[in-house]
Amino acid sequence: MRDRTKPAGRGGRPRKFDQAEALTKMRLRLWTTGLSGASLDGIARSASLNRPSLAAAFGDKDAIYVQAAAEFAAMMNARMSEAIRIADLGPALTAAFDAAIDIYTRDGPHGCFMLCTAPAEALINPVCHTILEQALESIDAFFLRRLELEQGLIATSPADLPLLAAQLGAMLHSLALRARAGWSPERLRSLAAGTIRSVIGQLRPQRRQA
Amino acid sequence: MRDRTKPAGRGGRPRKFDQAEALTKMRLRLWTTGLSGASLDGIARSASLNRPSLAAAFGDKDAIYVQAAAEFAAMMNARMSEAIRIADLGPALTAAFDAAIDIYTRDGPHGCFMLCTAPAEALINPVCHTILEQALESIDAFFLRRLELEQGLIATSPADLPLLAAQLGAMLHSLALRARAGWSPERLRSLAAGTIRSVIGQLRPQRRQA
DNA sequence: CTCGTTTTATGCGAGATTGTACAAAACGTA
DNA sequence: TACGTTTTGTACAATCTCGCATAAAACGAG
Repeated sequence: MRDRTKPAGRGGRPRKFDQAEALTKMRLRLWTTGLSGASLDGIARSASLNRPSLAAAFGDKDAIYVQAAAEFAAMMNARMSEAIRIADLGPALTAAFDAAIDIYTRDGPHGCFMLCTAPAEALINPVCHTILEQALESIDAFFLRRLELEQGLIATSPADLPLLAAQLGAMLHSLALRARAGWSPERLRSLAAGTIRSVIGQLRPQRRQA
Repeated sequence: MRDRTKPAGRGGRPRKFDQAEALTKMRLRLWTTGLSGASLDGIARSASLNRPSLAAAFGDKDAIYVQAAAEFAAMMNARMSEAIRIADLGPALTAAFDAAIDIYTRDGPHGCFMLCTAPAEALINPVCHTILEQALESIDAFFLRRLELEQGLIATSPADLPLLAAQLGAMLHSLALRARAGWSPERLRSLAAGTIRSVIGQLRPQRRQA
């Protein structure tokens, strides 16, 4: 699945387009229309290149989709990882959700690329299935890593941390869908804040099963 | 957008198919493939009728999708409403989630019809946008109605109930996506149980913002 | 300047998709 | 039995989709 181009060749006509820039434009297109909702013609037009060039540089539609998803995931991961570095857990989670919400709503009500476009075809397209699976897994892992940094400061059994991480992940999933439906950043932030308070509350000693 | 058929006519050749039965088969198809992933040919074949009959009885693809979504929503609402009637909040919520998880996983890892197929095209297809919007709204409203029955038994400010309902809704959204990725019912149930415990915990008096 | 290499751009052809027209079939009514 | 009505099934045309073939363009190397 590597690039079908041969950049090592000695001579050859130079590219007219920037590979990364073209991918970014195609990502926006696929993000908006979904995989089946986009045609190769439309994808090519959105990146201002013709189909043969598109196929030579990026492969078929599935391959383009995979690369677009990977770019989105990397961007998402970079911004959320940066945000969650804050020492205090509450502000860290808030910053992470803020980053996600910003991506989900900044240039249109797009929601999450993976969570909003992959599920529709996950049952019939292995590529979509894999992308969905990895998105879910990496989100849970992201929050779990951060919660584990609180070990020693908290009174919660470590065994419960994956459940708490999954709760944060669930809220992120929900924000992705609600953003896609057009919810405002403010509304999304208030939802996130509720879950953050709830999770932090559960990190403190309290009687369960009253 | 009503039926294109004219059942009031006096005579006429009788239908060879059952309308409701055909719609159920088409719903399963659209549930599996998504809207753009299905062709009218495939939809017609899945219901064992030809395209002209399909068009006459149900309209175009968008119209079929709307009717399939409505059928799914009605089925979903019936089962969850039945489950949540239990007097105790905890068991009621558990039963409601169990019902959803059963639908999401029973005959294949389908997840939620609306939450998994509508988002992909919500930005380019008003029909999908509306269906997504209504699904999100009705889920939140469903949980909120149940929480409001607890008024008087609880020590939480009524103003917080919509936030708690949205947390339950968020977990349902997440279950829909995770089921689509192939998660087992057992795993999904344990996630739901965590959120239920959390929400019930927040309904009891406790110091917030320690 | 010539040759080999790589990209560009146009365009063709096979297949899929969708709406609809048409005739035949199956019913109720007179 | 004749007629109007509605559904059925085939078929056709217009469009979309996609892979690929082909020629021209742009570059480096010798």
